[in-house]
Amino acid sequence: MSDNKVDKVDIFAVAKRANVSISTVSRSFNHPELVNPTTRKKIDKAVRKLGYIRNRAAQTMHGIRSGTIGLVVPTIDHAIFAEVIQAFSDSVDAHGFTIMIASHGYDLEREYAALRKFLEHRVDGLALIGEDHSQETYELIERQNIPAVTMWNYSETSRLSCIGADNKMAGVLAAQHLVGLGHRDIGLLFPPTKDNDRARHRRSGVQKILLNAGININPDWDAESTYSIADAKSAALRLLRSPQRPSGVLCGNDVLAMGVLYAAWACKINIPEDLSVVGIGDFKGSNEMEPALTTVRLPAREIGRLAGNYLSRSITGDLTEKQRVGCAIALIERGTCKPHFGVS
Amino acid sequence: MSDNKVDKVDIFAVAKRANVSISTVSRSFNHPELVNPTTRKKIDKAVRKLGYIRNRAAQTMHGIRSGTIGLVVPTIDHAIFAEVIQAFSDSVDAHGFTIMIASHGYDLEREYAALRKFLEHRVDGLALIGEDHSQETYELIERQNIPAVTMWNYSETSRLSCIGADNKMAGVLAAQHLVGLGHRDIGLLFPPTKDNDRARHRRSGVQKILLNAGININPDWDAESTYSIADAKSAALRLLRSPQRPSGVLCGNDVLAMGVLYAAWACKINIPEDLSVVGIGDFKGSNEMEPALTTVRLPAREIGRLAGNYLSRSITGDLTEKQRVGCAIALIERGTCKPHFGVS
DNA sequence: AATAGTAATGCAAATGTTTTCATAAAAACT
DNA sequence: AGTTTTTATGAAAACATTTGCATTACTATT
Repeated sequence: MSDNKVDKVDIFAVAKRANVSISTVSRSFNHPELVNPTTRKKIDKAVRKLGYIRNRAAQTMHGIRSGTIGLVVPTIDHAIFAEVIQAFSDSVDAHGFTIMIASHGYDLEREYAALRKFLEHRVDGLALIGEDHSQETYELIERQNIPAVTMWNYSETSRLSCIGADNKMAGVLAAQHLVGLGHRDIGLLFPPTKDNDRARHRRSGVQKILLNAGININPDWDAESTYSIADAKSAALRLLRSPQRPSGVLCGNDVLAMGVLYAAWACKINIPEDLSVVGIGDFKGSNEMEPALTTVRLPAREIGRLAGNYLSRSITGDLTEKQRVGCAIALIERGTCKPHFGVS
Repeated sequence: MSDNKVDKVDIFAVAKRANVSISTVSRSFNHPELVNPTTRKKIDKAVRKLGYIRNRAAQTMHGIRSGTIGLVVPTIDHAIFAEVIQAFSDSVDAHGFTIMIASHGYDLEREYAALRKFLEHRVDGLALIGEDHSQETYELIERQNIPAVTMWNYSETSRLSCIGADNKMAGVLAAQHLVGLGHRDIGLLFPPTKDNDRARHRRSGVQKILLNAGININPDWDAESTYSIADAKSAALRLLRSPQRPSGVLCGNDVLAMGVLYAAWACKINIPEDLSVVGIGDFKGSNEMEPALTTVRLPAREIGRLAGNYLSRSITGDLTEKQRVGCAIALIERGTCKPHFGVS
């Protein structure tokens, strides 16, 4: 009959219990130095007793920041995005922000819808993946007065702040490595490039190098796969079973490379003796494979961390200018490539 | 001079531009059938012109649901959680909810803090992983009047609604398989079991079976590894290089099993001829490995989907009772196990 | 002892919506 | 033509806070 829970517990309830006005209660949260320590204690006690939890919605209405950041990714369920999300999350969490997350499955309409929802919730900042977004999306973001950042892509002319890597260069490094090793019969396994600037740029990087080297891609060896091991393996299986097969395969990312490795083992093709494979990304676990995967390292955690920091600091006003950060990338030579001296 | 953007665009601005009262604007959003189609058009036009975005915070203050769901996981960056998060997200998204996410790195204090933050934001529902939570956490959740669900665990006596699988049974199935195949020299590779009921229950399941079979675990073969391929591989390497080595290894999850596979290859141990391995989880990709991993399937996507549905429907009031759902699990025999007839 | 300054608190307005109630205009009945 | 019903709209209260301003009670200064 006394401590009934149903009575809504708001700032009034706390004030009443502590025998002060709501102003004092509010102040004791927001400007504790302005309230008498004794009073503060009374209030704290009332808060504890009642299980009072502040209402951020009411605060937000005062123009106070909501303390949330909206993050939209193509999908959560990919090694690489999971990693960047985790790093981003840790980073903004350290600044006290809460993340709202949505995935759009590479559908830019859904991306737009997710962003709108975030804005309805008055997020303080926005993070996206890559630079392929609908015109509407860009306009929506620019119209709001909140900081935004894209991750994974880097370009000097990006419309929004970006923290990422030069994906074209990643493709270049991967291709140069294989070509430099003497390979000329080269297969490709890439994800669909529509609405995916990362994949498109990587691919254009390898194409540039192959073109320079006078190598043209056998259409039979130009495979496509969604970002899934199962898909990648079956695409690779087809590729490796084509009448002749390449001596090396360039993959759009490490997961696809893993699919190639599995496919090769299934076909009793030895890696790297009979087939060289190079990935892009250096995902967690790529270094542990046997043989370990030769790949181009893109620093996922660093990107997430930097982006989280940049966004947090932009929100709190520590930072005000647009920023474009290109993280260093490098070819990591491990065990899946070998020089090739055969005739083409 | 006319379309200046800085003038805050709220419902008043829209009303003014459309020459109606704010009530009418609000109504045209919430009860469009009550407003004259012509007026509605005027309002829509004004909304578009001004780029007006509704303020969820103000709505929330009216006792209207915030439309958000809080999800706390140990970490986002694990195959298994990423998968369940994705499924959960898709599911609640279909019901129109937005997710707030936080990870606590297996620290239950941080879990509590994350939940509090969510509650400040007045989330409409709460989802957690497993049943190991601090007393404070349970009390906090029970005090609020919002639905909550835990994922991955299942028990008839769970304190909160749960949707998951019987992890002990998973351990039992895995162990029975290996024992049934004649193995008696069995190694274990499990994650730390503190604050992790899933790992603990799985482990207790295998221990029960081993005990029944009169097998006791050689301490040298009882390895522990965090949820990381690198860690798992090095732990497995130590295990496999011990003076004698087991004929089979039981792993707490598929990622650890993968580490064992890599370690075995690194040691030139053939799978399954020289070593049998069984995982738990049936993660994405486990079926594509060569040889494909024998494991106990836990339906991650289904758990995420069902939990999302349950929570959404509980919030909207379609569902009102607590629910405990145990998803079916099964041993999936693939290529990493083989009967063992050697002497112990 | 009178005054100025400071510390602690309360009152009330403001925040951006939704919704109840009232009202006006139009349509449908006698 | 007068009355009732329906449709469309607006005014104002409510929601849970924060904060500027006012007030009170001390403490320090002259």
